[in-house]
Amino acid sequence: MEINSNINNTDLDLNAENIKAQMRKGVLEYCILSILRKGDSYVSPLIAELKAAKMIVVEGTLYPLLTRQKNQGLLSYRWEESPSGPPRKYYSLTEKGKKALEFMDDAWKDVIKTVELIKTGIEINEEE
Amino acid sequence: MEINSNINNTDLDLNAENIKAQMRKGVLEYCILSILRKGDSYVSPLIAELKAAKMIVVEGTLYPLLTRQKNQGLLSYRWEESPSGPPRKYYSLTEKGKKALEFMDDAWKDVIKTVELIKTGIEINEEE
DNA sequence: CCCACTACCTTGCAATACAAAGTACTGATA
DNA sequence: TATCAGTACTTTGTATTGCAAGGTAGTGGG
Repeated sequence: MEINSNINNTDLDLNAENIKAQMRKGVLEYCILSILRKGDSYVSPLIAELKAAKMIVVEGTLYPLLTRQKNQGLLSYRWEESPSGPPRKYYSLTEKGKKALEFMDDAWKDVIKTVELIKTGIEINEEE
Repeated sequence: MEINSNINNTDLDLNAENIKAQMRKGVLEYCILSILRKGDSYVSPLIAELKAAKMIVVEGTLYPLLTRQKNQGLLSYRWEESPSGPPRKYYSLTEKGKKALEFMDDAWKDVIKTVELIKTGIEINEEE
């Protein structure tokens, strides 16, 4: 079956944001943990910091993500009174979270190296 | 509702592959296009090269991805006889694909910079 | 004629990011 | 005390997409 090239003629511009978004996705968890490494925090400042770094995220993404990381034992949380408004849920890295973060530091370096390798070309010697 | 920390007590080791996998996902499309920049290819060698770079991917991932990129106009393909076996579908970058790739080069640099920024800390000055 | 090999393609599932809407506490205002 | 604005946490529905597994099909050797 032939496929007409006009099935999905989205412009490059339309893809642009999507491309960046995709790349960011893979490192979102890493970024969250990295921010918390610098100090406990709750969602609003987390979003602010990610936004400031152009790693744009919204609440609906962050809350489930934090819950996942907490369920994995990477984070713990405590409630703190707010000077105004409802209490805040402060997250902090657990020991396991710190280890995971160290692992991610390496994984991230690896990915960067891998991409570089692919861009420049690899010699393939049959199987490994 | 309290959450028992044993709901999801997967070891860090179990997450390890998952963490790397997540990070790789975001750059998969970029890698595909980067490989094709060096010369046309078809699925088997593509998988071999990605595997060699530890960017492990399987057929079921690659075929739909190539089809998506083709439908977006980033790739075109042609059939070529094989010295043995069924014909091969060679993909090559289109002009649009080349432009997208250049864009991705920048996007990738941006993401690396962003992650570095987040790790070291950013000053937030209100809005942008 | 069958089998091994190569190669392409599809289906169903699971994970997850996002948009949007919902819940709820605080403090100011009327 | 009712209401509203602001802050903050949470959930629901949808779309994307990677993967495991299975399916189709051409070529050449026994």
